[in-house]
Amino acid sequence: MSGGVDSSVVAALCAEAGCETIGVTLQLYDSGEAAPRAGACCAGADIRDARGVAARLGIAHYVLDYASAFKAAVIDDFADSYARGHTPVPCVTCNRTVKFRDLLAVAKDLGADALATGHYVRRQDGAYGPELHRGVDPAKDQSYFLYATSREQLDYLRFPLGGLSKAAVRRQAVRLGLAVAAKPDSQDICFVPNGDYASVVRVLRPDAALPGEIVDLGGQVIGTHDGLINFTVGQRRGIGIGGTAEPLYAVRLDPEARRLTVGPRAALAVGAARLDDLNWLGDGAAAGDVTVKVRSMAVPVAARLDGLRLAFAVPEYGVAPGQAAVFYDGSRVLGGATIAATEGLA
RNA sequence: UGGGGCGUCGCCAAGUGGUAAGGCAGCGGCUUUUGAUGCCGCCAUCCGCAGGUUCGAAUCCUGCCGCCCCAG
Repeated sequence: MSGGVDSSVVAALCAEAGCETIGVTLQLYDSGEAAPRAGACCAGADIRDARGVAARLGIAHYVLDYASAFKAAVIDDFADSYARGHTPVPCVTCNRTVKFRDLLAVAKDLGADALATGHYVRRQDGAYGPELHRGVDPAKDQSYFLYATSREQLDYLRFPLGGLSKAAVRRQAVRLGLAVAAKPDSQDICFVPNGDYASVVRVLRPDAALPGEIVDLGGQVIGTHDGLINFTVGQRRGIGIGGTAEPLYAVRLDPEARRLTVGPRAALAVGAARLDDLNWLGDGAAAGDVTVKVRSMAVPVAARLDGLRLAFAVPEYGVAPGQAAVFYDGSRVLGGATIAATEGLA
């Protein structure tokens, strides 16, 4: 229970259904003196909110200190990824480690039959075991962040909100009399209280925040940047170089040389991606035609998976190493992987 | 210090008498459990400076300043 609307509704629905419900809240970082802000979670005031909801429901509630585990599993990885010139997806890391490994273990220790979360995804029983599907509310679907869930984990998980829209969840919250019914949606990276993620990376990996040169596709120096951590492949804003007919986009990040290569949108075209840490949830072998999302909000596009190589049917733009490539067959999640590198057009 | 050209928002650049296009950059916002993309909005009372002509000029005239090119 994060203290937000979604997990609160999940707890309430479980209790209402007559299940013996135990609320668990993970304190993921120490809010310290940081001012509370809308859209945050997992610390301070949100923990109080979670406690309040549990009390209202009359269910048991545990707050577990996972700050050091979260730091080791998520925040350090986040900073390291940036230091390598990649663009991490911390929510994927968090789900795969702290939530679906550690929290899930806690649930089993408590003797629970299942772990229910407020994620907007669906778990369906298929011919070969549980399948992971997108949430029905396309605006809230969180399958992109959960592709790394294993079949074993899926077997134990329940996602009561996957079939609901956000609006419906809020109506449930009102019906159930939850004080958090009108809390704003969380967004941004939860462990970056003021929205300035670069400051977090800067502390952990100072080298990534060092200034460097900006070069064009021909290698000519055309400007300077204030740290590679401020950029991701495909990014347009923030480069600060004007006077060109076409906008410039970040094309490549080279952490060793602290160099940022920029070019017109056409230079972003990528024919294929090389993958790492592939998780497959499909029925057969991890290969074949899929649709794939290369960015959380991206539209799924056609591609062919062949081992750890993903070839796009049509050139894809703004593919950033470190982001996830998530494979779909309709609403079903077939799996996903981390983008390790990209291949330009031949 | 002869000749020619130019000087319009941070950058590029329209506009040659009728009261400052557009692009890039920037800023703000929408969207978003990753600060990508995208989309929307804002962004020169003023056109190197000073005078003059005119009902009216960035656009015409004069002078000055600055830069560029060709000749020295």
